[in-house]
Amino acid sequence: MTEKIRVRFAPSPTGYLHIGGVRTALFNYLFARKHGGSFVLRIEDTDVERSTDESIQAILDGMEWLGLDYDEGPPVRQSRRIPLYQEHVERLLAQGRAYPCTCSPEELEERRKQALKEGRTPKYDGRCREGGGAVHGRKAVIRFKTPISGTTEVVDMIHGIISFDNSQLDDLIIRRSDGMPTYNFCVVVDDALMGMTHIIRGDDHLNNTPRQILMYQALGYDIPKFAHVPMILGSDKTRLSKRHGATSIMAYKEMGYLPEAMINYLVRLGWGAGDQEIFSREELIEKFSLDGIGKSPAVFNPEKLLWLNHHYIKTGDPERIASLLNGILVQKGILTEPYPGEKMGYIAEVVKCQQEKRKTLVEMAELSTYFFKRDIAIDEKAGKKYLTPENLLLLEDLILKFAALDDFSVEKIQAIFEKVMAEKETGLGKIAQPVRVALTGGTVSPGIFELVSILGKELVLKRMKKAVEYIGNRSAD
RNA sequence: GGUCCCAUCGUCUAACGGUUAGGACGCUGGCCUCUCACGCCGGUAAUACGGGUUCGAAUCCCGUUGGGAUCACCA
Repeated sequence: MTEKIRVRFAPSPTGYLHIGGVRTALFNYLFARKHGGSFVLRIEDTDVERSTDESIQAILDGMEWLGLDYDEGPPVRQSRRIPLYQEHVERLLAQGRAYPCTCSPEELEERRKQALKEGRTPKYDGRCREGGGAVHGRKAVIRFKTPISGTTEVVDMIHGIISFDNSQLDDLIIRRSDGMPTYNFCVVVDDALMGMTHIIRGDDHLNNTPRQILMYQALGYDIPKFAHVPMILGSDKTRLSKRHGATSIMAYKEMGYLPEAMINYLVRLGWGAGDQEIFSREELIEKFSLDGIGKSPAVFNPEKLLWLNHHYIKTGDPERIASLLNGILVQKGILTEPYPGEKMGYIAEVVKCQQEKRKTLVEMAELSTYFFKRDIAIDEKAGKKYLTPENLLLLEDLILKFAALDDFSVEKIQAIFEKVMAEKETGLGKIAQPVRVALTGGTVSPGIFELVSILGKELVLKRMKKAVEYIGNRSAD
């Protein structure tokens, strides 16, 4: 009880960091932070064929983006700890709890297919178990000797007690014929030696757990507490995969999502605390608890994620949103290079007048091009509807009034519009829209006063004169 | 197929033996309005099914059905 909590996130570097992994990492992180424990990152790269440095970097990048900081220096890499596993294999061999097996992969595969065909459970038949596997000239794998009778109980903090008949478990390979240890063995050795108190992981590992427990026991190590969290499913209720859209966490960064939205969304997928939907990082650390995690799998719902993202854009600090937008603007080719620090105030103004209406940073960037490009294209439909001869006088009038104005504050701009409204005895709707089209090329933009104010005198006059020419060209046709 | 897990609105969830079964996303009607939005007010919609236990069941037990996971010299 007084023991210091230690948890880990142990991804395998065989691809990008996906959403399910991130949620597992998040749960571990929150659990550790809440209890003042340690959260460690361990890279499970015992499969040298599939593990890549790029994947390790992707994991690190994802964790950093989301602010899931881990303790205890550089991540542990299993591939650097081979002698440790070897030593443990030797121990089991010496105790008679493991044995060499010389069945070839082809033979195994053949028997597996045969078993499946006959409707039997495709498990290893144990033919090398009692020393019969000493066929010379063949490289042996090492198998763990599972008890043939009895039951093994998994005490799970989410699912309760689950019991397995040992007879259902076969003798799994703990060391490959090339000498590399396998996952199910390394997790046990590492979790034990690294002093993990709680194993929080996806429930796709539930079926591995009894065999792991058996190995803890054989090795004489304490068994940690387990918490198997339900999977994340796609809209068709099958395991979330590429078929359901983006599953790489960094793809969401590129799509203009905020890390806090991602965190908030993911934590609510399978976990809840009353009716609360919005959680700050601090609240999460305070309120997170394993009890709040449900037992059933959850379907990933992009609409709700989008809603949360919108919420965080709406309520976020404009300066911060601006610096994130700066990167997206470049990513989308709207800016050729990021704005320097002294021009960030301008982006912040653009953000302020848009943050309540844009759901992603990408959307904000793409609908803000007229703030960043010098020249705009006028949408044909919008031009046809609003840049008409009837509006010519209006625009010319405004050009004169704007030209005479030096202070382009929102208040002064508003005053001018009101004056025009009074003179023409018309509503704002009649005059705002032509100006909007003149200034943005389209019919969608922030409030007209803010728009004019932010764009500034030079650009406003330039574009309005362009619009007047546009009207002239059209009517000349 | 064997084993294991799971089951409240379309989706995420609340209700841990007594509620008109609550909230959120989505969808939708209205209001607001200079465009698009935001916001506000309202609506839609669920305890998979069948047996028990109990004065009383979404909640506990059993079965059925349905879904998921897993059965590699992957992790």
